[in-house]
Amino acid sequence: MPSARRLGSPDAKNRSVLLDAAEQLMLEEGYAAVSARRVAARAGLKHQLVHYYFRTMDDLLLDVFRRRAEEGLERQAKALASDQPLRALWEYSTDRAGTVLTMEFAGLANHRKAIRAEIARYAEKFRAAQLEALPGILDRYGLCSDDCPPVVMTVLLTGLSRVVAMEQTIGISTGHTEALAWVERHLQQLEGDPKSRTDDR
Amino acid sequence: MPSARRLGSPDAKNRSVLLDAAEQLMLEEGYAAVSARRVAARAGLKHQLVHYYFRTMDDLLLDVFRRRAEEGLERQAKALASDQPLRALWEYSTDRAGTVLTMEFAGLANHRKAIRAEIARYAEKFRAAQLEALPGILDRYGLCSDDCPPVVMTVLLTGLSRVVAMEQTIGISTGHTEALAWVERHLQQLEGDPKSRTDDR
DNA sequence: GTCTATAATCAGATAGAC
DNA sequence: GTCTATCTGATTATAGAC
Repeated sequence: MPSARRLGSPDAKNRSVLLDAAEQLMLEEGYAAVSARRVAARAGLKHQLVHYYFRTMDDLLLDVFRRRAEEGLERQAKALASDQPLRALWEYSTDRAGTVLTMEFAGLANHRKAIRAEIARYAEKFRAAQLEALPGILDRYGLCSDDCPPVVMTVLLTGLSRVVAMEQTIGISTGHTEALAWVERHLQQLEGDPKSRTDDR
Repeated sequence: MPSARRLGSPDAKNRSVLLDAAEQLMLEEGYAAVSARRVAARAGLKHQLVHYYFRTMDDLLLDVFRRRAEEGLERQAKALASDQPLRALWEYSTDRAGTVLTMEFAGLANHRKAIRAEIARYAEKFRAAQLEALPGILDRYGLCSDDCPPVVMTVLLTGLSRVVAMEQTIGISTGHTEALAWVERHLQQLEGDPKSRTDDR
């Protein structure tokens, strides 16, 4: 077992520079473009440093994912705890960059087992957090919702935000404005007009 | 311009054998696994034949996509013309292999312009066909649907089927049975129990 | 921490014989 | 149509000098 090899410390500056470069590359050109050489080039570093900080490329990809996911969990929690929770959750869910990255990782998961498990783990975390908060919120709005329980709503709106984000990046547009307006109508009805700009990123 | 090179005829047997192999590979291991060598190996042929029948790998990928898309358009048209059109459309939309391939191509489209345009073109075709048929169908069922117009329904259900298919392949399951049951409840209410097995593929 | 150098694979694509 | 052979370039990863 060759794990005696050296590894850079987790809080080194260049480490996060490489993570940034990998994430950006993934966003713009897809996971297939994330090679050690291209990541390093974008970060202005030598490609060997990638292997110094991350033993394998899978390790790098996993760290990019985890960093995003942890930040996302916090953002989602803050949204759910805000005074317009549904609107805030929707705004978070429709974040373009976040959704595109999620889809890219989902594609990656199709053929890399190590990554698949981690993605599934976090995805369930996201959904569980939503399901813990939603019933209380909907109750407060007087939605007993026998027809469409919270868990269905969650899956439905996840799908909607994903498909719109995905289609936007490809160049498909039919029905998007109508679908977004439909959501907005319901948000408006439940929580009124948007009160604050929650773009604190 | 070196386009003087030879190319195999479009209806040769080995050509479709290669298309089959590429599609299968894409389904099982993702588009990144579709290399000339791996496709050929799976087809029991030499990798040079890939370049004989398809000048470039993009050409191969595009042909895989077009073949699937054309078949899909026919299947969707047949579904929309059946006596339980909504149920048939839903069954078609939730076809696991079809959805996974669609997502794989969508990922591919993120970083290959030539493929992106073709995918967008076909996606709009699919949606347009749905939008031509849906209003009549919903009218017949007495759904004036001021709240949720057909185009919104289309986008919403596309998103739902995609997210469920994607999450199933990764191993996420929370909310799936509930969401599918929710759709089934509405289908049941509008079109009653499933009449025929429409699995003629 | 960062470098040079290198090993071992795999990729796409073409030329030309048969 | 299918083959052998080959060119060219990219990839991951490691060893070891500085």
